[in-house]
Order: sequence, then structure tokens, then C-alpha cells
Amino acid sequence: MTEEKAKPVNFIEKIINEDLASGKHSNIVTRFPPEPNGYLHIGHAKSICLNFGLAQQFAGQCNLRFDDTNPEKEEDEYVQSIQDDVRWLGFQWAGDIHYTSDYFDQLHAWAIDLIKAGKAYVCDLSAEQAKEYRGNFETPGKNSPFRDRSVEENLELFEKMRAGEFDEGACGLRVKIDMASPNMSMRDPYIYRIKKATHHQTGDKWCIYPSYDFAHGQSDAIEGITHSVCTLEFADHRPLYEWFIANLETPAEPHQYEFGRLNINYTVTSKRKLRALVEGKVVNGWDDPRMPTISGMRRRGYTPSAIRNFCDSLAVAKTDGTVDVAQLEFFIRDDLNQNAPRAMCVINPLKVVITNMAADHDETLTVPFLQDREELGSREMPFTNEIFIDQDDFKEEYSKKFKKKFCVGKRIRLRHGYVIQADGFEKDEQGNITQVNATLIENTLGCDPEDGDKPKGVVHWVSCKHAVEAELRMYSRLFTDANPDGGKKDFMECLNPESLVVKTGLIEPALASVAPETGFQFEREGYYVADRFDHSSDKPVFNLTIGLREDKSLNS
RNA sequence: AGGGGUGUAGCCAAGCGGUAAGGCAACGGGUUUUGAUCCCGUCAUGCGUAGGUUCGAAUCCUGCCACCCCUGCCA
Repeated sequence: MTEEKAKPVNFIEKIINEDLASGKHSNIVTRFPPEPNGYLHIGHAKSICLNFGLAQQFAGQCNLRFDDTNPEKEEDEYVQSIQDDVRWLGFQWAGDIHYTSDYFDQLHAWAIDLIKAGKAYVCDLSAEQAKEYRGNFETPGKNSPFRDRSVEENLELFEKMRAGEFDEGACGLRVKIDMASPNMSMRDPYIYRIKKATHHQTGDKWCIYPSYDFAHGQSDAIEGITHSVCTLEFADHRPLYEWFIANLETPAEPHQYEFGRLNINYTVTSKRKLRALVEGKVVNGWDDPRMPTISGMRRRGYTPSAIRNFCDSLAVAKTDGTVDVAQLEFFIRDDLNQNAPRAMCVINPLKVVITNMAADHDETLTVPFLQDREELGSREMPFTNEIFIDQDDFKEEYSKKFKKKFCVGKRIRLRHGYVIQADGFEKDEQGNITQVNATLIENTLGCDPEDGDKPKGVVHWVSCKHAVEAELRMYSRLFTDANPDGGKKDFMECLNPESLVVKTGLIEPALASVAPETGFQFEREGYYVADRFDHSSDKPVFNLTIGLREDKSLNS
């Protein structure tokens, strides 16, 4: 037995191991806390795989919590899509779905505790004034003139805020920490602000909402989260997170750990930019197959296991690097290669007439969907005297480079079928080859020609009479620049004009009736998937998931 | 400028004082009824940089450099 090298233990696993060994925790609880203000993308997939994966690995649990503290940006559409995406990826959260808004009453009570303890105050500074008072990196801030209001006054004002007696922005509740802190997030951060907006969960019950900082750690505490994992940009907030846990009577003391978010070249993963692509109609919605959203990748034909394998291949560390999209593509191909049924589709048809076969010959070949995977079954392929092969597979003149191609005097194997030999071809006035005439070599189904003249190449084909037209949506990368997210240029200016090319392909008849979202490898062409929404047997539509790897030595 | 974080190959990384794992990419070669897959091989005298400690340093110490994040009543 060759032992597989153990996967390195990442720093979060190390911490968990220590916490388990020391008895600090007897079981671990993580959470995936998206804000329902957009669709999940590949970066979230990494976080989902990490948080749910940690729970599985340590036999703990992972909660799904919607971090919904800002009613102006959040919508039900997103809470639905996020649930669908998490489940589709193959994960199930523990128990019911949680919402930060479930804890608004408790959070409100804690805010009052802070006021009573003299640790929070209602500040009437305008947003602009607050910014001035905050100072900047080299200048300490100044205390707000409202910082020393009495507990009674603060209680009364906060209650008025809650009751809707003030306009938005008129005031806010701040926590009294340190206006001179070098950490800007500790300069008396706001913990409650007025927003007279209807909340997707709590409706019009509240007109004041807790800030992310005031809600997150306490929500973790309420849910008994042991390891609260977030991305690097929150590292500066950790002291604040800890301040609330230390200054409030919380049921537990969760800890926050930060890891580097996933970046991939040739794509963008900021909600703002993804939204711009959707709203600018650059793509057809959040689930356009060119989008790095989970629903987009799904529609593209990426599989949950391929995405999970990719995420598991990524390091959980504190470096913020950019992963080459080729690494993602590797895992897509790897999964599809092992599991996708094979089928045939001719994209640029060239008719081949087999002259030694009767015009009414109609043979049915039973072909397995995937060699060595009998459970995937087989389909029937009609074989007749007129078939289509791809134009690129026939060459007028033989050359070393085309040793595997079809040309006059040479033989070729029809995949899963017979060997044929080209005798001649016809051209139109423009010089395009319009037809190849060939003869079938007898007794070559499943075996080599008896005369020992083995064909060098194999081609995919489809019976002219039986082929079905299918719309092929051929997708490729959305951006031509490796770093569309980079500062210099506008990401909208590096769009790939050929990210979607629509063609018509001729598929074997068995493919027309396939269910939406069924993925195939169209042999020698690439991986395709029946479109989740537009495919039907009346009008087959297949999306290009990803091409096959190409032998680069042939491109010279 | 203050604070937080990070620098190991083209990319992602392991390594935690004993002489540079692994994956992707790339490049050779073999097999093949998919020019796919699969198999085999090559790919850092070097760990941001300059010093220091040590028998021995990517690992410890000091200085310097580069990059990312932070001045929302966003998350």
C-alpha cells in the first residue's frame, strides 16, 4: 500500500485540535454567515466548504445564519437562493436556519445594558461631523461632545430612537471605547443606527438596527459558535468583537479567526461588480454560466463535487493570493472525466457517404455511456450509409501533423463503430469540401481490420438521417485581462466579446430527451450540460462546461 | 504617517533549528477505439532583502524593502 501523504493541517484545524485536547471545547460549532444581499459566488464556496467541512471533520455542527442587520440591502430572493446554493453544494446546516434578526430583542437589551453601565451613549453628531471627530491614521480622534450624557438621558434618547422619534442619521448609539485608539474600529464605533426601512424578516417592528460589529460576536455567543471563521479584512475588528464579549453577559465566549479570501484570475468576485454585470446586462442574470456565482457555475455544468474538491485543494492561510483559474478548471475536468457519460455531437458537419452500404441500411449500435461504468447504462446509436463527421477531421492532403486525421486513401475509425476508408471527395465552387466518399471495411465493429491496416485515428460521428439539431452555447472566460479586479482599468473594459458564441450542433438522437442539467462529454469536443432552464426535447440546448485539454504540440 | 496582516518556483502552498512536501501550469516520453484520460520523467544550491546567533537557519534575533486591509450610522 502506498500511503497517501496526509493533507497538511491548517492553522484553524490546529487551533481546534488544541481546543479539543485541552478540554476548552468538547464539540465544535461553526457557522456560515452570509448577508442576503446578493448571490453566493466561488469565494463563498470556499467559506462554505471550510465551515461545513470543519464541522464534519470534527463531528460538530455548522449553522446557516443570515446576517441581516441592514434591511436596506437585503431581500428574500437572496435568502432563498443562498439556501439553494448551500444545499446544492452538498451541505446541510444544523437545525433551523438562523437569522441575526432573531436576536434583535436580545441585542437591544444588551445595548441598554451597555448604556446602564455607562459604556454607550447616544451621539447627535452628523455623519460628517462624526467623521471629523474620528480623526485619521496619524491624528487621534476627539471625544464626541455627547459622550458624557447621563445614563438616564441616554436611556431616554435610545428609547426615542427605538420609538421612531428621530429621523435617520439624526443620532446613533455609540460605544465608549477610545477615540485615540490606533485601531480605527475602536474609536467609539456606532452600534445602533436608525433605518426606517421594512426588514425582510421583522417587517416594521424596528426602525433601529444593530451594526455588524455589535451583532456578529453576540450572535455567535447565542448560538454557541466555538470557532467563528471570517476573512482577513475583519482582523481589525477582532478587538471589538472581544470587547463586546467581555463587556456583556453573553452565554458563551466565542473566538474569531481570520483566513485569506479566495481570489481567482480572469474573474471578479465582489458583489458590487457582479451586480454591475447583471444590471448592465453584460450577462443574462446572476446565474449566467459565465458568472462565478454558485448558480452560474451550476448552470455552466460544474458539479458540486468538482467545486468541493477545488475548495479543498486551497490553502486555509493568512496570505491573500490569487489562484490560477486553471486550478479550478483542473478539478472540473477531473470530476467530469471520471463521471460524465460520453456522447457524440458534430459541430461543423461534413457529410460522408459510405458507398458500399445500402441506402436503406439502418443498423443500431448499442453504445455504453461510459466505459467501465456499466451503471451509467448505454444508448442506441443509429448507423446508416450517410453520416456526418467534423470538417476538421478530414484533410485534403495527408501530413505527419494530421496522422490521426481522415484523408483519401487512409482509414479512420468511427468511434464505437466501424472502420471506413476515404476514396474521394467533392468540392463546391468556393473550394470547400462538401462531401467525402468512403467505403466501409467489413468486420471492423469492435475489432481491427483483418488485413492489418489499422486506422491511426478515431472520429466522432452521427447518422445524417437521425441527427438532431441542438443549440450549443459555447462559453469562455468573461474577461480578457488576468486581473479585471485590479485598480488600473475599469473591469467593464476588459470584457471578452466572445465569452458566448452560439452554434448549432448535430447530436445523436438519444441526447434530445435527456433531462436538464445532465452533463456529458461530447467526445473529442468538450464537456456540455443540458441547460437547466432552456433545454427540452423539442429544442435541445447544451452549454459548454469546459473544453477538453488540448495537445499543445499540435497548435504550432 | 498610526494600526492590523502577509512575503517559499509562473500560480496555490507544506515546512516551526538537521540540510526545500504536494497540487496546478509548463516541458519531454510511453499507452490509447476520445490527439482526452492514464502512466513515467524534468521543473527552487534556493525560501522578499541585508546582517547577526549557531556545528548547522526558510525556521531564532536585528535592520530594511514590497504588497494587502483599516479613517461607513456597509458587511
